[in-house]
Amino acid sequence: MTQHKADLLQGTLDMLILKALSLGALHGYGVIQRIRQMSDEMLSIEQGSLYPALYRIEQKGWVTSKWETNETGRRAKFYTLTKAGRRQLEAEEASWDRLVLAVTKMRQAT
Amino acid sequence: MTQHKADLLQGTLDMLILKALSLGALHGYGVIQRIRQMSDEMLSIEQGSLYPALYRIEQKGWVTSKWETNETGRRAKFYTLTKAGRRQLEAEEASWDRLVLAVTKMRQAT
DNA sequence: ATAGTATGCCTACCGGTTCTAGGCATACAC
DNA sequence: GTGTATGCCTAGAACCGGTAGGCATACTAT
Repeated sequence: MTQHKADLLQGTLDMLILKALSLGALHGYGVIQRIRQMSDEMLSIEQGSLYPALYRIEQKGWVTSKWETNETGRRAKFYTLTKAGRRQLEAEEASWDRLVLAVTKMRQAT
Repeated sequence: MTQHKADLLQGTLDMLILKALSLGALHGYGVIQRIRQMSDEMLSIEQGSLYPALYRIEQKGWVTSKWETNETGRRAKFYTLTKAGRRQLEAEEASWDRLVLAVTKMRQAT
């Protein structure tokens, strides 16, 4: 039982992945690194969470994937955000904002 | 498929319940109402979520319960926050803050 | 009176999501 | 040539919240 980083809340992973991809197409492994970097090392996604999530997300039409060769000459599966994905991201961000607002109100209530 | 309120993210319910009880002992049904009121009607907890959660929370020693009679003369099970519960609430609030901060950074990242 | 609504508690099951823990392959550095 | 980083994947466990039911009592309106 070691000290562990703040675990994600269930339901936030999709938003984070879509957000990472909103900065440009990327392969799976890179998504993990980009999320870590974008969050100032505060968030680290496990591979075992990421790949199934990417699969789900592609099934829902929010991203498309294509095997390509990256800059270091390795094969990797690149994911690109679709229009529907962008809309989904906006919806999830709005939903996130609503929840944060609600919790803030809870905090301030007497 | 009507417009539905923001669903909770999994992992936040305990914090909300503990927060509601931090304003004073209360019975289960009242917790639902107090959360709704504290959040300006933004959050509504289902009974089927609440009662199992209260049981879990009591097992963990964060609250104690006692059957009493409320002001309208009905029997109800009153829950009181323990010291451990208060500590847990603080921990969960801190964890929430960390996550909100991390997501905020994600949002701002370019 | 009695039907409906609000209060109050509970349980069984479903569905979704993340993590743990493995496996496999290639490239690069020491 | 052994270890580490990159890159992909799957199976199963664990957890959590919601849905949908059931039950009982009190008050309210017809």
